[in-house]
Amino acid sequence: MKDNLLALLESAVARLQADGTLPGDLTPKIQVTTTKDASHGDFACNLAMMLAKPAGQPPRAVAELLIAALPDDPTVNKVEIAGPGFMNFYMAQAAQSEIVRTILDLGDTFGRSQSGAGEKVQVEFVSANPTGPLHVGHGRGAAVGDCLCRLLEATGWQVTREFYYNDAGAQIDNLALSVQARCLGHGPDHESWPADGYRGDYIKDVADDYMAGKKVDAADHHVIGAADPDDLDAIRHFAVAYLRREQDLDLRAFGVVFDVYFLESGLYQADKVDEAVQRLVEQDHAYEADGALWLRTTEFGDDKDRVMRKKSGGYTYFVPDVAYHLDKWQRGFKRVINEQGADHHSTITRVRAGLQGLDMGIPQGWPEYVLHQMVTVMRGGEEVKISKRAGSYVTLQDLIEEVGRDATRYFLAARRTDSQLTFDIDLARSRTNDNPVFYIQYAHARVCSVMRQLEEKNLDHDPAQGNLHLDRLDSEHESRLIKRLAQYPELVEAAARNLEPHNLAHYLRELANDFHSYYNAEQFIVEDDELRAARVNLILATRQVLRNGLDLLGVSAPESM
RNA sequence: GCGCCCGUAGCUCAGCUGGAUAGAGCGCUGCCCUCCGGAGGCAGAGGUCAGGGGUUCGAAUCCCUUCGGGCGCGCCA
Repeated sequence: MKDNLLALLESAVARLQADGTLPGDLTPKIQVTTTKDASHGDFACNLAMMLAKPAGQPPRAVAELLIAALPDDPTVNKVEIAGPGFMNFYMAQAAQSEIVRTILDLGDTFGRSQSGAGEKVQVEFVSANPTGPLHVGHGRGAAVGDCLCRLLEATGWQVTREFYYNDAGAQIDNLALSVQARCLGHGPDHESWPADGYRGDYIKDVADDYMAGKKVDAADHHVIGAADPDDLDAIRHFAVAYLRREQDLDLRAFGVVFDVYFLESGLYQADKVDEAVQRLVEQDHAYEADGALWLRTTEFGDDKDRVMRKKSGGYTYFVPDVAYHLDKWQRGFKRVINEQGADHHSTITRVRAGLQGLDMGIPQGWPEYVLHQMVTVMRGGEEVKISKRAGSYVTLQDLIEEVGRDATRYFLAARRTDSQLTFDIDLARSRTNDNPVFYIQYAHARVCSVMRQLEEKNLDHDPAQGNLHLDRLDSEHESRLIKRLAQYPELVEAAARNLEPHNLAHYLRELANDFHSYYNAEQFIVEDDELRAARVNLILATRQVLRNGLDLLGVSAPESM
């Protein structure tokens, strides 16, 4: 509907330009918005106000000219000029009927588009190091990242989900030492405990399995415990595999699956890090000072230069990151999105600077970043900080066990990523309309329940017959609901384009609200066969959109609750 | 001190990239089941959009500034 109006307005502008009423060199960005208030019609356009100045006429006069130049269209009932110069469009009943018909027709594909044109995009998210269980912050990353992927897929992109982790650095050495200490029966308070050792109880679980010679099957690791407390190398391999497996189990329970696991050690094995550094030196973006090798990141907007190779010889953390992103580029991803916690935002400048310094034609703003702010968890009005297992933070597993996958995913994805998130466990667990997840799922289950009622009453529903009588859907609740359904495709499009999954969550709440209102106001199973068929088609269309939207969030759509 | 993010109803948050009288949910007050699931619906009260400037037909939205809060500012990762 909206697209059609845009086309009509474009041709009106063209017509006025042709006869000289409007300057010919204008290419106005025409905006059509759905109205908040039914007294403003179905759609509103502010074009006349934008053209007032170049046209040299008051907005309302321009609006009159535009309306006169508008081609006839059967879906438009009337156009009014209102307020300072808005053009309000009232749509014909036929346009509304068409929406219901289209939704039922397209089913699962309603709301999907091809705007990504099958282009490749890689989304890297979670990327936790295998040194412990995933915590709430990773959970937010997983929920947001996966929802982004689903949105991109729904809009025609070919998505690769990637998980990057460090399996060889100082943190991993520390992990191995911690497990070793546990193998020897030492706890965190023992005098020989490593200085910055991982103190959580899970380290003991790793040690026990290692000593028992158990087998670990992770997505990209298969290891048997060597049971030798002196073999630090074997301990390291086992611990990494063990914790990767734990993370995979958490992610699977969360409904998130990755296509690629990328190991930092692979970069070193293939000399990718040295090659990248070499290239930066050759391109004259690096220099030696104080016994270290520096990258001139100030050339690319950083406030000071950064060390690449330390005096002691090793690379600083962002150097392999540059090599890693070069590898992504070389794999042919013209578009890469990194979803990360905002606490790492300072790396963005460095990684991009490194990539620019390579001078290999990588665009300045590449890769894109989506950063999420911190999560705090509340229970009983108090902040929850400790998990027994992990020691120092609330784990994703804790949340999934306590409130379930659906609520966890919804709550973690339902907020703008750039504001801090308070996860209220009591709210997420509640089964009333305080809780948007259950409210939305309940709307879906309610439609299913009506369908069951129809069957019990031996009233066969024929969608084709319903489609013939959609013009009977003329109540206020019905047109409101239909208008909401019509917004879904552009909402998905915008959420994907702006990388803002939370919009989807809010939309679904509003859709459910419209449905529940309708449910209370009108009876669907009525005597009148034609009216009944039409109304059932409308609630089936509603169910379809609820289902499609929940699927993009990775939340289930239960038939009964 | 510098950089990034945030500040909207008592609370938790939206606000479609500058539009009409700033919206939801919770909480509060009062209503609605001879009816498809009351796990629901309707109505009311509640606002200096943190404060102050600016940009223009028009600002919660863009710019400047002040004040609050979070996160970063290492030859740690």
